[in-house]
Amino acid sequence: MGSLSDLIEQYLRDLLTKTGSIEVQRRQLAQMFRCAPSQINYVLETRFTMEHGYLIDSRRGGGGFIRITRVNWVPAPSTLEALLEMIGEAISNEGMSILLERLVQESILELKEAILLKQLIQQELENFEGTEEVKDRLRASYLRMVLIFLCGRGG
Amino acid sequence: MGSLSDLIEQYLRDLLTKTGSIEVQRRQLAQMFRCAPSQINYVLETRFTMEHGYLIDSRRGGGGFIRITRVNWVPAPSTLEALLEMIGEAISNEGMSILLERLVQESILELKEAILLKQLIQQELENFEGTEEVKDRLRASYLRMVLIFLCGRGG
DNA sequence: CCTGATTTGACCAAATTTGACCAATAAATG
DNA sequence: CATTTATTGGTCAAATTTGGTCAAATCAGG
Repeated sequence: MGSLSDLIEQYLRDLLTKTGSIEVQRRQLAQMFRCAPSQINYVLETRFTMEHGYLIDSRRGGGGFIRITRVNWVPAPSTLEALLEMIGEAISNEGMSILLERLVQESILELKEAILLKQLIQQELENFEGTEEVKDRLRASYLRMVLIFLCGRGG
Repeated sequence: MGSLSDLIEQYLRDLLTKTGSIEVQRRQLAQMFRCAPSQINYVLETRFTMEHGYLIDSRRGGGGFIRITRVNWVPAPSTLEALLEMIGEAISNEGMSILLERLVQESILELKEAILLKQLIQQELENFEGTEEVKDRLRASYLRMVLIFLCGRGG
């Protein structure tokens, strides 16, 4: 976790775990971390998207703010349906990375497992000929298969 | 023995014995050993592959890093190789059943897990259009992916 | 000398950081 | 109420900072 963006991400994440929804000021945050205000936007765009499970909402002018809301995500064993929904019919490689990261944060997977899984799926897909669209569907299929299996065996 | 690559390998190995997972910077490492950055990649590609029991994972840009994670394969690597051999490039549905039964007998899988796995793979394959030959290769791919994953996560 | 392993370097790709310019909203002013 | 000014946040592209790839050059053992 070396970059400034990582630090800002961590700061926001900490606030969010306590409250579920926060309002921050871009200017103030930028001052606090001694960076350009637009870097705050960069952090939000790369780490707090809908795929990551967050909603962004803001207002300009005096008393302006940026609100980050954690979208409902229940990490219970009964998340099988939520999991399937997140995977969907097809998923990009980046989408898979984000999903796996999220599962790590929710303690559903260990980091080591997520890395291994990602690598194995990428490896299998590399050996497959086909359009990106087909690969995206295959990727979703692999994820469904292995994640449901892990849920089904209770671990 | 005694090449620079061997030295770098030893350095990384030492770090890994302590922690099981490390993050290094390619640039810094290259400076430390006074070599071209790409030599770091060479060391990783020739000495820290998955077969060697390591996972490589990296990020570019500011604060970038290379992460090396150690994997403890639960059946010995030799057993794993045999497993891959049994799966092969392609495998029929019957072949899969036989293989899974065998893994149960060898206590690598529990019966419950084998049944679930079989069902899930069959289910995913049903949703795919293609020749039997393609399905056989896909089946092998699913099996490879999930079985290696299970071996790598430690049980 | 040949062959495979190693070393080096030129060129590529991705993630981050910064800054100039734009847009919206609130507060102050006439 | 209308206009102006101050205060925020938004966008986008260039500069910077990493790591990746690939092939030529070099080295070491047979």
